[in-house]
Amino acid sequence: MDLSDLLIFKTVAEEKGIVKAARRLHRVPSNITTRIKQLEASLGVQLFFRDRQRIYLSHKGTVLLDYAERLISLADEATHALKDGAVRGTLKLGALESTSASRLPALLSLFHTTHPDVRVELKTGTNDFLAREVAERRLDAAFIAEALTHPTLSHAPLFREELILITSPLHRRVASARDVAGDSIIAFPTGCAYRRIAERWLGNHGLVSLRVLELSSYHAIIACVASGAGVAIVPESVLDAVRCDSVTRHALPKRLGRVTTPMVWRSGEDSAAVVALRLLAQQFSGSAPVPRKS
Amino acid sequence: MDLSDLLIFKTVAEEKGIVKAARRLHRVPSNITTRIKQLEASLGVQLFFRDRQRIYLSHKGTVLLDYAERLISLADEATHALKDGAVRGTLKLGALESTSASRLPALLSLFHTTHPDVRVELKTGTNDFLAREVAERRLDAAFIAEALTHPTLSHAPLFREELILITSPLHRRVASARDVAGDSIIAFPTGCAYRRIAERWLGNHGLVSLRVLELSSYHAIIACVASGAGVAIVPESVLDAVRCDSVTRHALPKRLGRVTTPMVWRSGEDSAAVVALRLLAQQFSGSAPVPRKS
DNA sequence: CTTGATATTCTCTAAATGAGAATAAACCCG
DNA sequence: CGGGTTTATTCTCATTTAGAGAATATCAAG
Repeated sequence: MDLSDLLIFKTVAEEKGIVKAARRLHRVPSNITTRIKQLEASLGVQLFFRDRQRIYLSHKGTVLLDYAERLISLADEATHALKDGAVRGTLKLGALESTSASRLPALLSLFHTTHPDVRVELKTGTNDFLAREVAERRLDAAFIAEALTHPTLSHAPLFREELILITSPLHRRVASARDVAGDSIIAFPTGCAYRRIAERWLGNHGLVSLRVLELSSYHAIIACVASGAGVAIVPESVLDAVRCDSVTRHALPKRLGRVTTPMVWRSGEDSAAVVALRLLAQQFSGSAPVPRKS
Repeated sequence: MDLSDLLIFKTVAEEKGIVKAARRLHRVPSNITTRIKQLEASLGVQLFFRDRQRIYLSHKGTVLLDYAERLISLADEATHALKDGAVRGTLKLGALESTSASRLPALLSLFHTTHPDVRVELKTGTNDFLAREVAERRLDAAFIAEALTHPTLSHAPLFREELILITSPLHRRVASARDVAGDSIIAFPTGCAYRRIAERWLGNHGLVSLRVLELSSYHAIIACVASGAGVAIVPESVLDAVRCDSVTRHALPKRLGRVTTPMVWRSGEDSAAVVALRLLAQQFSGSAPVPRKS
């Protein structure tokens, strides 16, 4: 059973005649006859009754006609879905816990209203995990903190984030890294870029042995910081989104504190959905719409 | 785009490789490569990315994969629907107004529970109209009153009906046709078999000029009879179904009053649905399950 | 460095498709 | 009644297409 067979069958059923169907299909009647007979033979079913140079659809024919119409229109829909430039399908995204909490809700909501035919699946994880997932095609794109130089990945800067140090309100004023020398660092498991920044800052000052408490949720981290269990480095946007006032904010040195977090995707496989998301995100964040190849 | 192309495409996408797909399809890899390339060319879309002897589904590929799965399973469903002997499709039935009111409700309800995949469409009309509709393939079968001898129609006796004459309760006792000589006949428009029986009965007694009032509903006929506007001949089963006691019943001569109403269908085109309906109807009515060719 | 696996290209044979002529039956119309 | 038209069908033939097999290039693994 073949789609072209079904189209021929459907036309014959509609035109109630081989010759008329042949005219409509720009074919020769003998061809139509042959293919109808082949279709009947392959299905083992009589589709038409022949009676005095006329043909009539059999009951099984009406059953097949119903399926034929559905199959043909579904096939048409498929070709159109591929040919028009519309954005469809499912888009597998990754994002940091922090981005998911702060920037993503508004962006994804906007994306969904502009491209309602795209189903978005979101996975959260650490910076390195997400980058690997994109490279190995389990994600289409991800919002991460640091674009590692990977040969197959492209990235574009998106969100300007202000990293700040948060401590318990009882903690002493933090003027330099030395003021948090004795504290535990509360951060995400390995692979978190902000944690690397924290380690770099403290490591620069020779404070090598860091005590790190690993948690997997920003809510938990902030709660622990508020309770005095340690200090953490978080984007200020997250703190604004979470709206938690039980911690004290301290500025970091400009060189470390000002970061621009990018979106990454596989270069060369510019799917319409990823491109649309990127453009929308750049417009949304007000950053320049010029991507940079790593 | 062809169903076999789509099956090949789907297999390649699932197996994530040309060679593995070729093994599963019992084909040779070169064939798979060629047909995938042809499919891409015909759609004008890149379905796979080739990267170092590996292939990866593109985003448009995932869109097509979704359609391919739906198309293939729908085609499978179609072949199975035709191959198994199950009764499906739509069955276009005809019935007299009287049969629709009396015998049909229970029969159609039983039929629907035993064959839930059949959609029944019912058209009512006079005896001759329904017979013509069946002969000209606008109906699949019909329950009528008299099986006219038509070359392409078969019929089987079904319901034993007792025809009775109904009059106003004020009408005098009816012993013979002469007792209704002056009355109007209330009947369906031309083509109604019961009307012909009435005319035969009265015509036999030389009462040629009949006044006939034509109505299209048994409710209307009974109401008119009750009001004394005339007399009518109806199957007793209808009177029982309508449950109207405001008319008086009079027996007809046995030769005219006892009729067996048949079901008719086109011979030679034994669709599963019609056969199933016939068997069920014969079992239901208690008549012999042996059809008679006209 | 060799072995194995992969996708691809090329060539060739076999199969299918579609066109055209011919046929037979039925129908229409004068 | 008879000729012309329409219908589905069959047969033949050329063209197109699909599938097998060998050969090749590239990459990964041992």
